[in-house]
Amino acid sequence: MDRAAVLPALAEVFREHGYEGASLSLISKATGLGKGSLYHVFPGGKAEMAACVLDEIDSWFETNVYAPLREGEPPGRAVSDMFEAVAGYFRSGRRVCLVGVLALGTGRDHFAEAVRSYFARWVAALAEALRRSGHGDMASAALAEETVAQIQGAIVLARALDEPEVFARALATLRARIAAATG
Amino acid sequence: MDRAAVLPALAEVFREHGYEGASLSLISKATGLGKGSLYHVFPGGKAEMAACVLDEIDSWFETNVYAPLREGEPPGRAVSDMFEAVAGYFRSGRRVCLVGVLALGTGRDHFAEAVRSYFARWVAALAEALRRSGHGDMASAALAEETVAQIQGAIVLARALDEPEVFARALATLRARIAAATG
DNA sequence: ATGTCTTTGTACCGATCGGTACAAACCCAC
DNA sequence: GTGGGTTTGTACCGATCGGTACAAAGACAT
Repeated sequence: MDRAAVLPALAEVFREHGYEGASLSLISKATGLGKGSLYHVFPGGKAEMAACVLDEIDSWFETNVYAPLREGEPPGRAVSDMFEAVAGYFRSGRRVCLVGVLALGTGRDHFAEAVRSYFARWVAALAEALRRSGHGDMASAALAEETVAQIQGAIVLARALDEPEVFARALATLRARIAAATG
Repeated sequence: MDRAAVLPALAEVFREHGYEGASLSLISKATGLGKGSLYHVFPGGKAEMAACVLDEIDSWFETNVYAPLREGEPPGRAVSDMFEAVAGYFRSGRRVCLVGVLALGTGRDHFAEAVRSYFARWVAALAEALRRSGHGDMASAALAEETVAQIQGAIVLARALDEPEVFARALATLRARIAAATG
């Protein structure tokens, strides 16, 4: 059993229960692995599991979101693709953002740098795409920051109200706003 | 020692560590009360403490945010006051929203209704203020939902990037957007 | 000063936490 | 089949969890 095979289940546990709430017994149940196996695969224990999950999230976003935003042509299409990728990743508002959970809550000390980098690179990549589609530097940065924040907020609100449509509506509004600013 | 005296410290512990992360030893240290006193004041234990904190937050927002939004005159001024109250409450982005933390993370089952109500009433009150200042019903609801989501997202982003200014910028942008839509 | 009632600290409970030790089970080249 | 290395389950560790019991300490009217 290798890391890649357990990472999805592992990520889901951290997402649903946070870092502290994700007990080894929950993790064991979710992955189907006993403690022996878990500590064989992740000698560093829970901290290494979380770091590994964060790492995979990071590289997924790098590949499927950040890089296309930075380099995709045309940039308007790259932005549109981002919304689609994000909608899929967050299951249209039914899935929570683990990085957001870590940012708000627990273990902010351990993972501060990973959390910071995730959001900083998202905002930077989106700003770059906006800049490439003709916006000024400052407007691009502001719109990018606003967009990422709104996505995160929509996840919170959708989860709180138990209404995933809130998330879908937010994405639609953001698409329209960016299109209006660009077109 | 009564409830009101310990609620602020109590709220801060839950904010910073989440529900599961807020251990009784942390709570005891933060409030200066031993277990005996804590269970004397809150016979229901941790769950009652959290419920009590949520209750106080709820009534603070009802008094300082929701009611003014619903009834304040003129409505444009009520909206502006909301931004000021919110900026103060969240310490300009340095303080996290406990209800948002609970929504994303832990104990979502115990407090689901309180969390839902907090956000639903916020959105409804803001929508009412917008409606009173001349917007259509649907536009008001959409703008209100978008605004509350953006506030929450800005908190996440400001905390993640360790840049409180992100929160201030978001509030400024929202003010401008609402002013533009109204004026 | 006394007695009563409230408030507090502390010792303790079983359960569970994250983590370790280690032996049985498994795999596979030979 | 046999031996050696890997993978796994399980028993166990000290620490801490949320919660309870209860007696000492404090407050206050008489």
